Formats: sequence, structure tokens, C-alpha cells
Amino acid sequence: MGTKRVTINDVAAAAGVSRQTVTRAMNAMAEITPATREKVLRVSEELGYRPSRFASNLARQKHHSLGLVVGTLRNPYYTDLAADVLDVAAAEGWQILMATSEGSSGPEVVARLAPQVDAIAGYFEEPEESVVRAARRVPVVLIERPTTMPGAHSVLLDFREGMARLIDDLRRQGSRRFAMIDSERTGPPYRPTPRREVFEEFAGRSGVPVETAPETIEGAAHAFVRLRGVAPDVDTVIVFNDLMAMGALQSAHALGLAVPDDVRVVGIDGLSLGAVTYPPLTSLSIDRHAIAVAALDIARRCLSDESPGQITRVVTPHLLRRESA
Amino acid sequence: MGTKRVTINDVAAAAGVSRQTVTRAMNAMAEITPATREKVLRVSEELGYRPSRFASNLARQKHHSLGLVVGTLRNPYYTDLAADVLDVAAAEGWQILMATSEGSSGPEVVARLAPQVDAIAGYFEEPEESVVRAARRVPVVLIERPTTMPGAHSVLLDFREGMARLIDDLRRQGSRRFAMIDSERTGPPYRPTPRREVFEEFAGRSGVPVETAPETIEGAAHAFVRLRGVAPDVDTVIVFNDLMAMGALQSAHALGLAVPDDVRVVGIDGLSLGAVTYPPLTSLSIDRHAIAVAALDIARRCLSDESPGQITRVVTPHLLRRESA
DNA sequence: CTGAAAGCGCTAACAT
DNA sequence: ATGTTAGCGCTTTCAG
Repeated sequence: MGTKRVTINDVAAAAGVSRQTVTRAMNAMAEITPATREKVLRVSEELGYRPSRFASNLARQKHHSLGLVVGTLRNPYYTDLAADVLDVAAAEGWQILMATSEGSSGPEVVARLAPQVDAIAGYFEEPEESVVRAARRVPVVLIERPTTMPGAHSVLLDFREGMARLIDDLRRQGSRRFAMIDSERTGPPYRPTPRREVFEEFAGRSGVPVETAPETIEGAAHAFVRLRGVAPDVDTVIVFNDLMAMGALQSAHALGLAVPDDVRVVGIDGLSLGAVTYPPLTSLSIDRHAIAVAALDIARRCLSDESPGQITRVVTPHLLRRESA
Repeated sequence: MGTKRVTINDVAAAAGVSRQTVTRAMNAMAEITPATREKVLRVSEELGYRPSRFASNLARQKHHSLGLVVGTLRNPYYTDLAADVLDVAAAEGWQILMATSEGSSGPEVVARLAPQVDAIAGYFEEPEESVVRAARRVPVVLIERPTTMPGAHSVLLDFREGMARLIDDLRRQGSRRFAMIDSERTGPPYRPTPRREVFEEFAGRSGVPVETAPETIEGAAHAFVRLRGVAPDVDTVIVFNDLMAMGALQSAHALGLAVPDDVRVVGIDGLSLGAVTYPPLTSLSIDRHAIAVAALDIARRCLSDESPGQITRVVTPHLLRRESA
């Protein structure tokens, strides 16, 4: 039976009122008698009426939705961030469409998302230009990545202070030889990650060893083993993120190394999960809530102002001392 | 400058063609000369034209979006599930709107989501009836929860086989006294969780101790301590989920207990994160991908069939042996 | 291959 | 308090 969709007209007809009255009843608007509201509501219930979000949004001409692009939902850092974005968004009446760039490239995801949302925010590895182009005029907020492209804005992380403090403390406690396990970036731009740049700035007195690996536990676990191979005297390893740091911890155990006595391990992110690793993970903690607030704030401005120019916000990570270093 | 939105009309006018031709160009349809297509595309680019998703969906009269409700994005189980749902959804052209019931009740979240989506799937603690009512005729797929309500369907987990096998193996290896840390359910329905029911069925020869706790690492950590208080002779603890099992592991260490020698700990979920706890976590593993496929399949049927009746799918967890038990 | 006409289902603005 | 009139921006017939 090809039952057609129940529309506002059906309800209006059945209730013997105008469409506008139905609207008023459905949306709990003021100018309507309780009696008629009741009646309309009852009739609409009987008919199984469901307002069309498309029609109503089209007529209403306002809506706020944000496409959030993260690398993967399998890294708690990203999902924690998503949780914060969802929180902040809900409070402001925004809708969030989430997507991951697992499987497809960033620009592909953006292209798919762009027609559905009013703004896009996320992590991207690809050249900004291709991301922005894929967005087809939808404003883009690049997280943890500077930009000068029109139409793109950014939320930056300034690790300098935290990293300086970290390295300094570690030296004081006896760290002599640092190394890093960095995220491997495939494809251009072939540039060290900002995290690595800052690391090298402070730890890099004499060509510190850096291994790169995919952003997974296993990737980092392997990198840690390689690192021991090329630089067995390293006593302190800074890892690109907490998830990867867990892989490093795992390999340290497997190699019979005590943490932090034989080797110190430090992550970046400050995940709460780091509290239950063995030993609990010291980390450069990133305030995800602040990122969420900043990204949504930028998005809001982009939609309200005509030409907001370029907007940049900076979030400052801080040292979270636990026991692995 | 209060620039109004660029519409299809503007493009049509500027390109000197009809709106229909613009549509054809934008949607890469067939009946159009390459030349005109090019021209339209160029003009629309210049004008910064972005088709309205509302108008086009309204006119097109078709869309598939699923609201996914999980307890929190801070439990990797849920985010892994979400990742799978996103994967499966993308492959079928569905859009996923995610929401968590952190902060608000399940029915509240559903009520907010319902007008935006064509179907809802998720985990709910509240009475089915209130969830279904909040959905206002939008079909609901309850995960891990049976139902007989019209309009509600379910994806069930059958732990019996896995639990039987687990308990059996553990007994064989010397487990004498079992206990469980269960999720605490506030509010009605005041019923033990299905996981607990199955556990008691197989381990419950003689009133096994059960502590309940909030579904967090800390909650479980405290529960573990309480458990040791009331039943110090327990040698094997089954925990409601892997995240909570991590809390149990943490407390075991804090109490100076060796795992699995002094006490065995088993989680439920089979998170990959369980591979990096200390010791790696044995768990009753849940196939999240299968759940995703089932939920989306049910949603699809609900939208295509007129009256699909009640649909139920069952997913069977299996034992994932690691080292904590 | 292109255009004109007729909606899609709803709501804002203005009557009454 | 209720109804009427115009769209919102796009797509789908169906002619040309």
C-alpha cells in the first residue's frame, strides 16, 4: 500500500483548521487557544503526522550545522574532542555531522559533507588548498594547522611553553638523551609535524633521533623497537600522542625495559585513559573543550559576519605529570 | 553588506539559461551540452552558488539519516561502535547524526533527534515506552535490549554461549569463587542487566557477590575495592565492560594483587585497547560491526516496508583470551 | 537538448 | 485567535 506521507495539509483538513494553526500547535507557539491546540495535536497524533525537517528548515531559513572531520573514531583523543564539540554544540542549538577520514581522503570527506552543513571543522593532512576547494565555499576551520587561505581559519596549539617546561624538568631529573616517535605524514606537505618542530627546538642540541609511524598503538610499538635499535642509549621518548605512547609502553615492557627507570615515556594529549596504563602516562595535555569552543565560535562568526576575514584561535597545552616520566 | 543567499535563480539569470538547466549542470545529469554545462558551472562558481540541501531534499523527497544515541563518547566501546556505524552508513549513502545521553535523559535526546532523522538507534536505559513515545513515530532500534513495543525493534546480544564457555574454562583453570562488577542502573526498570543475569546463571551456584557501579573506570575501581572488602576470597571477577575492567585492574594493582595470579579479571566488549592494559585484558568480545550492520539493516527495512512488524537481530559475542584470566 | 509549469511541506507576514 | 497569501530553493514532469 503506497501510503503517502501525512502532511500538514492532511492534519489541517482533518482538524478543520488552517495549516498555519497546525504550525502554531505543533511548534507550541503563543497565539492559539488551548482547546484548538489540543484538538490539532490529537488529530496529528491519530494521523501519525511528522513535520518534514526539510520543509520547515527551508521555510524557516535558518539552521546551524557543523561538519566535524577527525582522523578516526578509534583514537580516544578524537572522540573526546567530538564529545566536547557535541556538548558545546548542543548548548548552542547546533547540529553536528561527524565524519572520519579513515578510508577516504580529507578532501573527499569534505566534499561529501559540504553540501550538508554550514561549516566544517577538523583535522586534515592534505594541502589546505585542496581541502578548502573541496568545501566549495563552506567555511573551514583547520585544527592544529596554520593557514592563510581565504575561507579557511584555524585553531592552533602552542606546545612551546609546555614542551620547554617538560624537557627542562626531565633534564633536571636526569634525562640525557631524548628521542621522539612522530606521526608519519604521507603525501605533501612533507613537513615535520609542529609537535616535532617544537620538540627538536628544545631537545635537539645534538641531532635527536626521530622515528615516524602510523598513528596507531602498533605503529608506535614497532617504532619504539626500531628506535632502540638505532639509539639504545636513549633514556627519554616523547611520543606524538597518547595512543601511540601506549604502544611505546607496550614495547618497552616486551623488551624488558622498566618505565620510567630504564626509559621514560611521555605522550601528548592528556587522555584520561592514560591514568590506567602501566605505569600511568605523563603527557602534554591538550584542552579539547577549549578547542571545541574555539572551533564553534569561529564557525558562528563565519555565518553571522559577511566577510569575517581570517580567524585564528590559540590553545595552550600543559604538562600533566603522571608516572611514566 | 546584507548579501542575500545566491540561489539557483541568480545563476540561471547570470548564465542566461533556465533553472532547470542549472540543476542539470550542477547534478551532472545527462541531457545537457558540455558547453552549457561548463558555462553554468563557471558562472555558479563565480557567484559562489551553493545549492540548499533543504530545498533539494524537499524537492527530491528522499533522504536517509539515522540518529545514533550512545551513552557517552568517552567509552571506547561506544565510539568503536559509532565508527562501524559510520563506515557502514557511508557505504550505503546514509547520514548519521550522533548524540549522547550524557547530561540529558534518553527520551530527551530522542525527542531532540527525532525531527531530524528517519530512524533512531541506540542504547537506552529508560523504559522503552518513554523512548518510543519521544521518537514520535520515528522507528527506534534498541540495542542490547528486547522489546515488544510497536515501532521499536531490537538488536540483541546473546552472551549465553560465550559466558558458559568462559566460566567453564575458568573453573577448569582453578577459579573457585566468582564475582561480578555490574553497571548500576538508576531508575526503572529495576532489573539486573542481561549480562548479570547470564553471569549468575552460570557462576551463581551459591549466591555470587555482585557490586554495581557507574560505567566508568573510577566507578569500577571503587567497586573492586568494596568487593574485596565483602568477599576477600573471590578469585575471579567478571566486569560489566572493558572500561570498567580497567578500573578493576587499576585497583588490583593498588591493593598489591597480582593479575591473574591473585585475582583474575575479565571484561566484556573486546576493545583493542584491552591489548595494552597490564596485563592484557581477557574479554567477552562483542562484534560491533555486526551490530552496526544489523541496526542499519533494520532501519532500512522500516523505511522501505510500510509495516515491517517487529524486527529482531541477534549478535553473538565470543571469548577473547588475553592474559588477565 | 532546453524551458515552462507545477509542486515538495512548511512558515512568516499580514490580514481578519 | 485564526485564516490568507506568499514564498523558501530546488526538482520533476512534460512540452517544445
